[in-house]
Amino acid sequence: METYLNQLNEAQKEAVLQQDGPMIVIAGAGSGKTRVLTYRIAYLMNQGVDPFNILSLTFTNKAAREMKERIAQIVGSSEAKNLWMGTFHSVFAKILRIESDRLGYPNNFTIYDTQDSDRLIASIIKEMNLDKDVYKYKQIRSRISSYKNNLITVKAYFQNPELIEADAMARRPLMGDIYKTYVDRCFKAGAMDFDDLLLKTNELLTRFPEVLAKYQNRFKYILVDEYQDTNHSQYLIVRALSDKFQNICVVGDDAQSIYAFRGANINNILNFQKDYDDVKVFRLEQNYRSTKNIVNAANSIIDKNQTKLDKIVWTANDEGTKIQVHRSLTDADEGRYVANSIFENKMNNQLPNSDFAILYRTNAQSRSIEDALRKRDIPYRIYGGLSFYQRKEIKDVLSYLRLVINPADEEALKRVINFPARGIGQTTIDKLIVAANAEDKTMFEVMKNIDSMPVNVNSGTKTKLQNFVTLIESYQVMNQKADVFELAEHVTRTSGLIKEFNKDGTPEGVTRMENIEELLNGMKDFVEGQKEVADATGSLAEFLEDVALATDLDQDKGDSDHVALMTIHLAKGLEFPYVYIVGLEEDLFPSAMSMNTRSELEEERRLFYVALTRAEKQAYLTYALSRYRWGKLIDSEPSRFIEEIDEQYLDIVTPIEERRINPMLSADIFGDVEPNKVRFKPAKQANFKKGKPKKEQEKFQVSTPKNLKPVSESNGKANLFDNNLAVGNMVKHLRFGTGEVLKIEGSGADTKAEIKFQHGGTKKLLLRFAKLEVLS
DNA sequence: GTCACTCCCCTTTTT
DNA sequence: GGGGAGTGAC
Repeated sequence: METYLNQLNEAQKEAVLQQDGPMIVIAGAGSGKTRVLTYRIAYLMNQGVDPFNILSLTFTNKAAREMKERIAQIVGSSEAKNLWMGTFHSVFAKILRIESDRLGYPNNFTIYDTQDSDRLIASIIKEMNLDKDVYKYKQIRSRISSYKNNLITVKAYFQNPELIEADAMARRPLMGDIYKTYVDRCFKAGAMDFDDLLLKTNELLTRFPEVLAKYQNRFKYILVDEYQDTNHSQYLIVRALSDKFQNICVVGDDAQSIYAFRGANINNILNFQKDYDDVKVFRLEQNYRSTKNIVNAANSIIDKNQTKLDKIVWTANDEGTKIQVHRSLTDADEGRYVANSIFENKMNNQLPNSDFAILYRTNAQSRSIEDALRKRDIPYRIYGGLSFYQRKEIKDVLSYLRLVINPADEEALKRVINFPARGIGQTTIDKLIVAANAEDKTMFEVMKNIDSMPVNVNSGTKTKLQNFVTLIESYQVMNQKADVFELAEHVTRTSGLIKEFNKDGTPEGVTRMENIEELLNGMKDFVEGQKEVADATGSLAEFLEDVALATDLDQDKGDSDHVALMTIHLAKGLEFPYVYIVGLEEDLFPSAMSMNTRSELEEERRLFYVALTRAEKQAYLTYALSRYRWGKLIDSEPSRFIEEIDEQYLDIVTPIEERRINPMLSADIFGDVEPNKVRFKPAKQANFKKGKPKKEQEKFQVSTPKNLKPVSESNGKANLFDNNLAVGNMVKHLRFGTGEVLKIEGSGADTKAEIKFQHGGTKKLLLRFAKLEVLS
């Protein structure tokens, strides 16, 4: 232990050695907070604290696993085994299974993922005959989610006139009824959604003092990582559990709070010192990860935020190279630049692919990057996006297995009752739902007792329903003695899934089969691996829970050398020698949907801070002047975040070859500049959008050619789509030159024009973004 | 009841 | 440009 302590700096050591009482560790990016957490837990155990009494909540299961391994190296694996470590969701799912009967849930409850919730809500909206354009299921789901995260139960909702009023004002007066139906249906299906795992834990701890006491006594020491990203529901759980011993250690960085959109409350960390008495505060301010250039550049950005704790991040590392800023014409060019740059870096410095990460704001941006990497033969892996377990064929297999564990699971049932097709159509399913609601039974129970149920179906359909029931029941029997792998293998064969995916021989079918094979392999690993875990049973129920709460990052076995592609959100906590942050454009990053308030914009800025501080050696910022979005080409402007970085840390580059391949890019567009380097003039003032139209505050706007009047208007609202652009008009575009309008479609902000350019081919442009001048 | 075609929405981020 | 839901013909 001594040797380990000697590896720490003073601030880190103090945080590790502070054993009892409430404490907060404010840890700057790259300041070794994982190391502090790890050693702190090892130190506690070394001081005689039973690992059974330590609860450590992390942000991903992968982080928990890695930390556990490191602790095991210090104190031995038999000890580390007994630690309670994991995400909020996975730890409390386990506790809820133990205590489920108190809440009226079966212990084999299903965990609904977002898609399950969406489908159920859409189904409810349809059953209620509501207008789906007013009641959009995604909006309803996120509304329900925020109720739950703020502990507003259905009952609390109906007692809160303000909420009811707010929903009525939003033209959704039946919001409360949908909420109630949704909750009832989940309960009947023996299902909890992600938010329920926290909400029900709160309910459990509030309603049953003896349960609270049990877990308070159990978790004598509680550690919470990434505390800045906890929501209200999580906050209350931590408060309740730590109330008796007050041995609570939270670690976080307010500058890296990026999950407000899903209910995270930055005030949890900002107010921690008010929540407990005698809070010890530790600040980890020395960054061990990045160069001086990167640390200072990141500091210069986060300085622009008003809401923050006092903290000065510094580093003793080398100066390093400046951050490269690169402009491209299109998203495809951007991809090529990134791929070329990675290729060159690899060649010049003999680096593995895993030294590189490409980070973006939205998942949709990965495509153009992928294309370029593929052409360059650079191996890559995309994290996030549609995760493995969300793929159709995987969810199909899992749905059969979910039914084995919990036949009440309505969403799983609806998914596979007629897939592969067995002649049970929508009409029949609708009848079953009606009967199930009327008789207060589950759909499965209705099917099972179809003869005594008020369901008007013909005898042929009846037989089909009974056959399906028998099929699932035969799987349940098999589950008594077979392991997860054996059962799943049997299910894929006998359900007809394999036949279904094999029948057409299309490439998609082949991919699906491969995915199913991969799933089966994963199950085999699971069966083998479970023997090493302390509280594991290796059961199907446990497998399904792991799967439901797994993140894409958890999937990574680290067995191949590849460039990592992921959203910035997913990159939190990770580090890479070389980091490319792409798509730094207004409306994309910061996102157009997050620029309405200061706090939204500050969160985007923190997101940018997180992105930049992932880099150890070198960071690259790229943006494109136009990009395909929604299948349409739109013009874009450089992100304000580029200019917010202190200029001394930047190296703004425009490669000469870009201008060669593109005759449209003549000098008069970019102004008179040196052939190889263009220095932008940073705008004088920071610009918040104070209701001003976008076009008025162009910052990096390239110098406008004298003969081309930009479309920006001064009357405060005009954009081109307000003008009378007609088919047949000749127009001039800043880069594509002169062209003829062939077609106009859409309306308002969505108006698009199809234009045949004399040199650039035919393009569809969103008028909202395109800078067009009408010539005739 | 099934299949093929059309239309619409989508893109902010995730446990 | 793509996926999912809805619609209409068989």
